[in-house]
Amino acid sequence: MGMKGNQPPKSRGISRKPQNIQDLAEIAGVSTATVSRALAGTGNISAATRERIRALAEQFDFRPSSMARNLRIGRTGTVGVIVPLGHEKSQHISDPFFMTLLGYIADRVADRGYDLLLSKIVPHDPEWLSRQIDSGRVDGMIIIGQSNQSDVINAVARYYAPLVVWGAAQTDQSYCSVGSDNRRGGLIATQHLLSLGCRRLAFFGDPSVPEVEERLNGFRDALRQSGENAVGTTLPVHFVPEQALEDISGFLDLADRLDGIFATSDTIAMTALQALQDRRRSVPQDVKVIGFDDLDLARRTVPALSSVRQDLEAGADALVDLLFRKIAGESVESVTLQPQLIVRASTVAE
Amino acid sequence: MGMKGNQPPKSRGISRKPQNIQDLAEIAGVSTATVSRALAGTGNISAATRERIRALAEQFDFRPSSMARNLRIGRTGTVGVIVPLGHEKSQHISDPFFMTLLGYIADRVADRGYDLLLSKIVPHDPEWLSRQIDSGRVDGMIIIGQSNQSDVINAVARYYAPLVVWGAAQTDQSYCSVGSDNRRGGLIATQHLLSLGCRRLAFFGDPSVPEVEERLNGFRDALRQSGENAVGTTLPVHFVPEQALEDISGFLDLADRLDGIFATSDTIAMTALQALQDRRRSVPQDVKVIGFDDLDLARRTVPALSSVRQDLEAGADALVDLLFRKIAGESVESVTLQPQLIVRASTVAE
DNA sequence: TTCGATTCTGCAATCGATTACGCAAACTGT
DNA sequence: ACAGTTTGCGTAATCGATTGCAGAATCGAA
Repeated sequence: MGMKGNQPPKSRGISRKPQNIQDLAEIAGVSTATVSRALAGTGNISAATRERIRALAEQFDFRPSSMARNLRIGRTGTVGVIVPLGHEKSQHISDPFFMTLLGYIADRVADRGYDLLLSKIVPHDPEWLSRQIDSGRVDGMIIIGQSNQSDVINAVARYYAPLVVWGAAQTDQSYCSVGSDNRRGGLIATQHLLSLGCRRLAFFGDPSVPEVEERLNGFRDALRQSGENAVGTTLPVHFVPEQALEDISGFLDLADRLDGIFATSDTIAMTALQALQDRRRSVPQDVKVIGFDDLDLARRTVPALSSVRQDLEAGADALVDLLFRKIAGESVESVTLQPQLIVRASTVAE
Repeated sequence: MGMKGNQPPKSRGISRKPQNIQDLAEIAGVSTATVSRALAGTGNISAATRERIRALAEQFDFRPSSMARNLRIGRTGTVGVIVPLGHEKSQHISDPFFMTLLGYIADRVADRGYDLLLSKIVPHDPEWLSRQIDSGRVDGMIIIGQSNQSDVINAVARYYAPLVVWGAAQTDQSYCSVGSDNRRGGLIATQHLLSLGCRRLAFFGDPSVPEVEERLNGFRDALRQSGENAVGTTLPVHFVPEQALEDISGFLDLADRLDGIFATSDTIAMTALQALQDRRRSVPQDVKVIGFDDLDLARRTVPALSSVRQDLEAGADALVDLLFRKIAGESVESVTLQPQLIVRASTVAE
């Protein structure tokens, strides 16, 4: 180990790239303290020396070790992003929804000079979260989707502050979350179907996930509010694509008078489109389909998928912003995003 | 800042959670050196003390600061994953291909106890890579897709070893890469179309990207080899979905005798399916379509998409494995994965 | 010119771990 | 029982930065 090259004796003459503030201090003819202050812009230091040192740093393309800094300061410079896959062990982290959100989060976190520590976790026991936190590798934590783990999260949030969660805001939660108004999303999606004349509706999604439950509530609200004698049923669909296709196919074989589907994710909606196609039931003529999320893929299905848009970019913004404010010690409120109806060919023929 | 709680005076009595090996050493009645050795399992230490200290650490759920360790050891404990978006400024990191690969890489890297620093970079200047490396925040770097930046990568690879690249292996490259045999992929995709009777083929993809160029070569190989008098043309399609749809639509309006499409990504293929559908040209009867990558979404399009499968999980495995071996100082060879033809409904009716 | 108030800068301790080196205790063999 | 090994552990330097404290330099005022 210790593959440290032989440093040439501290020559005062030609100076090679400085490896640390020590070297740079020597070149500049000042102490390390001064260099540190110059680069950080802290403490009292004359503008002249500050600029001189900064110019040198620039010239040598020198950046102080953030590791050493973090050690001294007592922070890690890393935020953890964790995806708990509670309900479906085999759901993969590459799920397009997670990944889209993650992409935005990564950009925002990087903007602040922090690293991103990505973990995918299948919670076997209630300790998964505290273990992750106590590992001391992160300054804060973003959890994407509480899945069915909101109890655990709640418990941990009571003693660990810098924690924000993507997902539904629940009434009794002690943690801070960012999420869409899922009930409203469910409402507008269903109203859309009803307004197009659908009367026999199905809700595709697993209501044991809190967000989905809310969407289901919105679905029911809409049915109740409509004067029409519309009916609706629920099909708990697995998140795993293969399973989902089976679930949906089986259902469709029975439900032959169905004329509208509200799927709780674009992914499920896509599968529904496929199952419908297999059965030669045309979309949107026979059955209208609307998804949720409005991921990129929604606009590229055949037919293009109507969806309830969640603004994931704004969501990521909010998540990261809240997290850093919590790290700074502020106390902050949860954020709710307003979903937006996006109409495409899967509900309205051109 | 500095929200360090008031430490109680070093009581010898009831011991609270140790914060560092110092504390633990005190509890155990040994020196920090011994604790370090016990926990790391290095150096000469009696089995008895080692186990005793480990038990204590376990009991207090203590883990030594990886930050301090990394500083001392001279490593960062982080690998960078960087996605250069050279050709398409607006291409988003949430592109499903990147994200799928990234997900697998994240898992592997985490397995080794390393962090993942994710950066999306739009290379404005040739310095982008060296800047990233000189920031000293990573022990190694995985680049996903050389895009049109292979010159830059080549130059940097000559002085910076721990660097692996996802993408086509080029003849003159000085860096180590993992990628599919793209030429072969192009070949088998095209042979598949030809074997189904297609004679007027189109290749959809931008050949200025090295991987795509190889696939195009495979496409041409197949045409040349087939005794048939088949013809093929090329349409450079943008990566951005909206643009791509325009490109493809325009092309299809002219190319009305087309009977086979080889798209260089599933994403493009999906767009092609959509454009064909808009024009009431049925797939696979009128036109057969095959994609590349075999992402998860391929099986869920309507009709389900035939594709050339790249085993991204194996690819991620290889990338991470090679990277760590390079970090350890080994010299390693590039890896080429064999692509595999996946036939679905977009080329063969059920 | 001299003294006190300001600025600026350097010294040295510190963050939490690792590890070369050396001393003491426990063996080994004769 | 004594010199020579071997083994187990502690001392202290070190990684590269930050920062409290204090000394030096500068300045203004008397």
